[in-house]
This record gives sequence, C-alpha cells and structure tokens, in this order.
Amino acid sequence: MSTTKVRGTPVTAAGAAATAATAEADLFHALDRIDRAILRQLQTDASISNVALAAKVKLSAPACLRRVERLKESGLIRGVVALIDPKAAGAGMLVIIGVVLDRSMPESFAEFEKAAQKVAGCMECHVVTGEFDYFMTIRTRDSDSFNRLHAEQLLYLPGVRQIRSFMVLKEILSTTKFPL
Amino acid sequence: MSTTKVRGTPVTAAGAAATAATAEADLFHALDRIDRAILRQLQTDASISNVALAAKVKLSAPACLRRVERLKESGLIRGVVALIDPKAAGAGMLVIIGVVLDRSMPESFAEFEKAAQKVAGCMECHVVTGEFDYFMTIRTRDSDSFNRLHAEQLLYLPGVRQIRSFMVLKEILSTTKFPL
DNA sequence: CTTGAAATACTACTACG
DNA sequence: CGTAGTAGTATTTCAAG
Repeated sequence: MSTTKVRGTPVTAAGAAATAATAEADLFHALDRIDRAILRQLQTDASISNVALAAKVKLSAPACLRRVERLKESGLIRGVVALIDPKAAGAGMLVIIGVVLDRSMPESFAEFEKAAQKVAGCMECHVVTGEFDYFMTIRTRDSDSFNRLHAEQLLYLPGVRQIRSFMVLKEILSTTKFPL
Repeated sequence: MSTTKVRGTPVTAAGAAATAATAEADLFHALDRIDRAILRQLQTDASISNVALAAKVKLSAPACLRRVERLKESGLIRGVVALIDPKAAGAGMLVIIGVVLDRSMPESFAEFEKAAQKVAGCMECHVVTGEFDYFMTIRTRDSDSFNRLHAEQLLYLPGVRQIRSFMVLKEILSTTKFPL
C-alpha cells in the first residue's frame, strides 16, 4: 500500500482520502520549527543548494534533504518552479474578469470550468460568492490581444450570460508566498 | 558599466532604463526555440537537474547551463521557488476583495498600497479600472480568521471607503505558468 | 524515528578547443 | 557550441542517540 508520512505520523492513502480535511490540518500542525524554516526559505528561493539550506536551518545535509523530500512526498510542497517576469515574456497586461453564468442551465458550470482552463493566458479561475459566479485572471500581451480574446473566446465560453472586465493598471503585489 | 545580454544582444543598464518597455519586448523576441523549451520546462518543474534539462532540449550540459544563467541575469526568470499547498499549510480559505478608496484624498493611494502589502496572507493587490480601485486576494485559515482580519485590519486600511468580499468556494485553476 | 559521519556517484562548473 | 577535467554536491550506507 502507498503510504506517506510527516514528522512521524504515518498516513495511509485510504485514511487520507477518508479524512482529507483533518489530515491536511494535521499535516500542517505536525511541522516543527525546522520544517517551517525550510519552507520559508524554499518559498523565497528554492535554487539554494541543499548544503546551504542545511547550514541555514542548522542541520546536517542528509537530515535536511530527508525533510525536504518528505515535505514533497506529503504534498505540502506542490512543486518547485521558475517564476517568469510577465512583462519581459510579452504578457504585460493583466485583466481580472467577473463572470455570470446562465443559471437556468446548471449543468453548464462543469462545461464552463473545463473550457475556462483552456483559455490562453488564464492564470486563475475561481467560483465565488456574491454578484459573480466566477472570477478569472488572464495574462495577455496588450489591449489589442485582450480585445481579440474577449470577442472571440470569452464571450463564447459555455453558459456565459455576462462578463465584466477589470483591467489591471498597476500590480502592487503578486506573490506565491504566505506566512507559516 | 554593468551590462547584461540575451541571445547576443548587449543591453546597457542606462539603455534599458531609458527604453524599458521596448527592451522588455525585445528580451522576449530574442528567445529562440530552445530558450522557450527551457522556460516551459522550468515553469513546470525547476527541480530538474541541469543534465536532464540539457537532454530534454537537446543541448550539452554547459551550453544549457549558460542559457539558464543568462535567462536569470536578464531578469526573465525572476526566481525559483517552492509552491506550497495552501490547504495543507493551514490557509485553505481564499477571498477576493474589491476596494473603493475615498477619492477626496488622492494622497491616500500610496498609503493604502503600502499598508495593503503588509496585510497577513495578502497574495495579490492590483489597481484596476471599473467600479473598484483595487482588487486584493487574501489567504487565510477559515471564515473566523477572515472575519477577524476583515473587522480588525481591512476596514481600517488608510483611505478605504468601501470593501466588498467575494469568498472563493472552489479553486478551479491557479497557476504561475503562462504560454510562451 | 531521527540524526550525523563517512564513502560513493553524480552534478555543476571552468578552461579550452 | 561541445569536450574534458576539476571541484563541489547530492545521495546512500551505517552507526549512534
């Protein structure tokens, strides 16, 4: 059977699936001071070598490496990625979009979600409470290319009744790092 | 003088500052097929070793490493970070917030922006067009902790006239990767 | 169950063609 | 850009707390 563990608490795959919510909370509370220091560092800069990381958290290299691998296997670290500068990569425009679906066809929600993920440059898509059904954020080259995307794709996503676009004029903060 | 280059095009610091917008566009257009393959891979998984990356893009290891370093120095790669699973890390709740400022005090915008970045769990903060002045996204533990944050901090951010909260019920898509 | 020391295998990095 | 060599790192093994 496939098993994974964090800080000495073994968790079977079946057990994790049965009590997903509490298992995730326990995952977090099982972290000690050193694990959090590791996560804080890797959230800021994961290109650091393992020996340097080990020195920072005052641990030997093998012990440090084992913890990092455990954090990856447990799913707490979803992955290690390079962050690209959007402007430099030719996607300097960001638009936040509020979407209202046609409520008379409830089956269209699944269709919409499937289609929305395939929109080029779609970075986020969330179901929300309030006057909108979904919020999406889309990165695109400029207002021309967004206008094309809007006219050719967004308006024709399945089940869409209304779309409101909020163009981002200035990005104050955009981070992947949250407090531990 | 400090200089950096991408694909053979030298760019002085002064020149880059003077023509920032076009320089960034050129940065992107100077990328060849191999650079884009490297970026696509590193956006998906940057924990790959350099030799494995080199094999994927059909290049020798040193040549591949030189390109990666050039992409970092040019600023196109802003950094390499570990992505943490928010639910597993005890921040399973996501709220999108639309903020309207008091327009009678235009100097409060700078104050608001400075304060907003310090809000615990604030992941994004953007100036937008439309009925709101700012959109923020905030990660927090649960509705209780968000309610506390809302009552104790958000309402008292400098210059705030109105705040509308959109609670995220389901995260359909959340990525840091965009098409190249 | 976790840690740290030593040994091995692999990788990053440099110099050169 | 590639080849070859060196330095440093990751990774395994093992003994000890």
